[in-house]
Amino acid sequence: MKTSFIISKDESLSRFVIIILMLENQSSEWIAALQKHGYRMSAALQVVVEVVATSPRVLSPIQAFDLARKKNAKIGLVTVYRTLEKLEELGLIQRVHQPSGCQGFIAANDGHQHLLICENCGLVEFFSGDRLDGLMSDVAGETGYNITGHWLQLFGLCRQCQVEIQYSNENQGD
Amino acid sequence: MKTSFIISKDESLSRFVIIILMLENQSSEWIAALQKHGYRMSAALQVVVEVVATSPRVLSPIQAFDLARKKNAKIGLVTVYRTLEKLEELGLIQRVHQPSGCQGFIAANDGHQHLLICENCGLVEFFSGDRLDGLMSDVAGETGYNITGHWLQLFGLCRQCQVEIQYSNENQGD
DNA sequence: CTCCCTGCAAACTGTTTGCAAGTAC
DNA sequence: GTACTTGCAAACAGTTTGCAGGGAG
Repeated sequence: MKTSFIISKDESLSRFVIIILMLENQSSEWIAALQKHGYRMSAALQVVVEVVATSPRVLSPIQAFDLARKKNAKIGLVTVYRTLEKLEELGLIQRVHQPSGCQGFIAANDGHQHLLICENCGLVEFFSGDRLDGLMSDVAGETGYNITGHWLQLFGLCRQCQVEIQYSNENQGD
Repeated sequence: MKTSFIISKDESLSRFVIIILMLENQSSEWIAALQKHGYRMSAALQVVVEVVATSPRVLSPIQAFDLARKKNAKIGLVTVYRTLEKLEELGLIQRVHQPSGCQGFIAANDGHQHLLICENCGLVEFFSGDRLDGLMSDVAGETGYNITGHWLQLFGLCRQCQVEIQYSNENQGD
């Protein structure tokens, strides 16, 4: 991992290095967790884990497969499915439900967090502090339900997609 | 529709009659809406609409098919799919996403409403007043996203399923 | 050296499409 | 009578399973 030797005084570059290290770290943690649970380590598994662990965007199995193929041409789609299954079993990834479909996965964040998803590119931000307790107890009282969980997700456009869409509208006059 | 002639002074019975009328009414409204949009009326369509319009529970296509078959043995699964497509197009039903799968549909309620779903039987209650505006503008400010929509769903056990599950636990000592 | 993991092929499930016959308008 | 709708069968897409060979431990 040569990136860990890069030393820079340029602020933007050092921030970049920190991000790289963080993502590499997440991959190794996942690999360690898989080994701890008795799974053997292979090149295929490693590549898929790296792709999924470092993606800031929601990935469908087929998207993960395509990205993994760019790094290692011999990977099969079945291996991607089996790896996603293992990662989900260990709680390292979570399935993402969207109006456009429910095949996506994203690295799971610790604690009870909600998702903000870019409808255009799938970029995900996590947030917490939903302040729903009052609402939930009101609804429980009114309906008699025993409420055991909730889903909260926000949808929108990330900064970059706002710019890109505005630009393409200006240039195509649509 | 003979139920519309029932007159009762028993409070619980008259409440029951009102419910029946409301559900029948919803079916006719849907049929009227479909005709207004140029769709022809057939026995098959009518049965599927009735099943979906009157169900207080989330129905998957295959569940709707089974219920429709009980009323009319000649219905095909393809017709159920095509009818659901029409109803969704007109905004009369909405797709329901659950941890257990995303094939379900429920009659759509007017206005911006959220769902409370029984994880055991699929019974749905609607509620509104999510008080999320503050959270959404906070998150928008922190992330730079242009937030355009949100999903909020609560999961739990309805009154009846709580009783049933408690009963079965007591009797099976699990 | 053992047994798990991979990749291929095939099976499977849920959904959509093509088409001939039936039916609403 | 015209043209939309239906139900069957087949096609399709996404996912899972069976199995023989290769590789991790």
